Amino acid sequence: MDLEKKDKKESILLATLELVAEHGFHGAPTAMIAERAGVGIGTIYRYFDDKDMLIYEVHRELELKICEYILSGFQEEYSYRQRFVYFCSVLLQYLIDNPKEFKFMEQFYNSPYGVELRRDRIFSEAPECENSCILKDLFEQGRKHGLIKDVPLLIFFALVFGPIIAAARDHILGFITLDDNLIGSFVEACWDSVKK
Amino acid sequence: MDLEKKDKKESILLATLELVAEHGFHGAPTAMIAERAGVGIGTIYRYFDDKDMLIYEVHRELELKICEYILSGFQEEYSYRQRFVYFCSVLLQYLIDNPKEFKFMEQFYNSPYGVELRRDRIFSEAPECENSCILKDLFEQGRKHGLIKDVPLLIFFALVFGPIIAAARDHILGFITLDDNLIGSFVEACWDSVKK
DNA sequence: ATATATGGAGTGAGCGTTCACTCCGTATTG
DNA sequence: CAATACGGAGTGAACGCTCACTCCATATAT
Repeated sequence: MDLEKKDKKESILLATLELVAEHGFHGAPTAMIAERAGVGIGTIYRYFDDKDMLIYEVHRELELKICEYILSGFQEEYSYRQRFVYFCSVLLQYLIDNPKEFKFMEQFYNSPYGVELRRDRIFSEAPECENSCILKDLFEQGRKHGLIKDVPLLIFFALVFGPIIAAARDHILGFITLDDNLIGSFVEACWDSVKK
Repeated sequence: MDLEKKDKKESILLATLELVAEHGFHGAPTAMIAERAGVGIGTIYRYFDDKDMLIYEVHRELELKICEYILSGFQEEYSYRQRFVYFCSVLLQYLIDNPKEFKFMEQFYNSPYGVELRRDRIFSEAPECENSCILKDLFEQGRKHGLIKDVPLLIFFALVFGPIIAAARDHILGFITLDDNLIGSFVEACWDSVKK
């Protein structure tokens, strides 16, 4: 049935996410993915053309999920600063609450997969729904109203995503503990870096 | 002779740096390293126990080189703020001037090699000379004199290294062009994020 | 009965590493 | 001053292993 089909596909996607997060791309062979998903090796290739496509689909699903999660809590009545702080706090909290998803994303964006995806998006202006799109909106609004520094979009991204990803990584690796208090002052520091 | 010995070893280290930077760890097989270095495959194992040790030695050499470069320009009469800005600017400039070294370092720190090294250093207080040691000194001085925000060391690192690495990557990938002007305002933004 | 879905042994390419061998500069011998 | 023996750096074909992916016998659904 269609339902079972979906179950198998979902199992494979989940197994891939977990194994890549735990051991990296090269520590997640197809045989291991199949075993964790409870399917045969060949079954993977019924649902995905090859391993690359499988990786891309895991990424796409995660991106949608994170984007949806962040947008679900956005309050329109927030001030600009409040929306910025909300975005950073919620993203950081999501990442440390979902370490496997974070680790997969890290692997992805530090590989040719992620680099090519970014290149396409930057140079083709394709506004595919992704969490960076939310931040892009924040950037454009902030620039329009003169609330943030006069820097290019990607510098703004570097100032926001850079620290957030570094902090999330160190928390997940157990190098530091990010509690609500620390997240608060950390995000405040991020705001200081971009505000005019 | 001793000189020729060193030449071979240096050739292997350089070839490894370049190939890992260009194609990643798994795109730099020993056969390719040997070919680029102009030596036989077996010769690699005369100088290095295994591929892991080769990778570690490349990292160690780079770390020393960068550290030395940054320290060479440090002026003691600089104010605290000037020293912070100098550190960030020079580090960023070095990274974009040496894209292969940057890419190798990125690969290294995003792999189990780098994670284990960081873990050892964080939990053993081993003060091996590395560029993060310079920043650690800046952190301690800043905290002592109440010039920077009251955050833990690793949060300070995240606020400084995070944006710098993100910006360097985007420049090297050709997504953005960092000229002196932009580096100036970018580093200024980093300072805003850490200053009290 | 036919069509579709599944599983996993099999395949060949590519990997890190080894080891039997080749030089060739130096030491020893007559 | 030859002639000879030696040691160890240098080499790359070969090895054992793992990988992504294929293919077809079997199971399930219609």
